[in-house]
Amino acid sequence: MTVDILPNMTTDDRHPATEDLRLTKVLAALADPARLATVRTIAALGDSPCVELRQAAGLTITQPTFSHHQRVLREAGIIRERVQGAQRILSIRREDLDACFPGLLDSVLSTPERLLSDR
Amino acid sequence: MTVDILPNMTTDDRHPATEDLRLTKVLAALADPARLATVRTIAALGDSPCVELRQAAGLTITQPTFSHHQRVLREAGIIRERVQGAQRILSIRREDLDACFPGLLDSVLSTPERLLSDR
DNA sequence: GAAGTATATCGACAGTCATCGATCTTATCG
DNA sequence: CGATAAGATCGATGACTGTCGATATACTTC
Repeated sequence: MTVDILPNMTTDDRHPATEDLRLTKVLAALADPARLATVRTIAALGDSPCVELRQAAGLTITQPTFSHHQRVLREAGIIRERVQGAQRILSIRREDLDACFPGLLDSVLSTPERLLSDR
Repeated sequence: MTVDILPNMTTDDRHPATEDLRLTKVLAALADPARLATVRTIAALGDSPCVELRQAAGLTITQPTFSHHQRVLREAGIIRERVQGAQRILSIRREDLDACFPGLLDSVLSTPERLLSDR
């Protein structure tokens, strides 16, 4: 008798399963300027390592702070991390987000930059 | 020489002008369960006074707390208040939101209830 | 294996936020 | 005018959050 083999790649104890995504958590994660900029930068550049993203997104925060934001985005189910050697490649969980909240990601990504700032 | 006459109804010092809406502020306002429920209830019932909304949304918060959330939603540009006798009628600024962030409101309103809770 | 690079974790701290009870304001209705 | 009803405002409080420096972990390269 064998144990379950999960077909869901994203359930690795660090990433929430698709069915566990929650709107309020996703919105809260996207509501921070640094995190929003990070997500939009991944969308613009494609999957990238943290080090590159932090710079490309024009963030003036330190590495531990970026690491914190990365964690919030991951735990909300917005980004996925995959290990590649010594670095983590971040990507957007686009299919999962589109499946749960159709139109939300597109809306957030297509908002012009001048409507972002504040706070 | 005359002074400017603003054609923008929403600029009454309590409601931000359409061009002053900001994505992070809107997302932050929607990220709270009580506020999200309020907005969705307005969408479901149509424009309604606070007293009715607080109950219809199934909120267990006190009146001052509701008043606080109402203020956050108003200052983010999500709802409009109009005075009618002794009460305030709340409505969603749908056209303004759709103009600034196409698809965002629809996405948030059409998310099934089971994907809301948490936190 | 030593040095360097990428990221995570920890503990502290300051600022923000949701919440409440008490009170004030304003309008309606006898 | 007095009573009631709808909201707003104030001040306090506890919880959460963004930020950092210091340190730990893990991989790579020499």
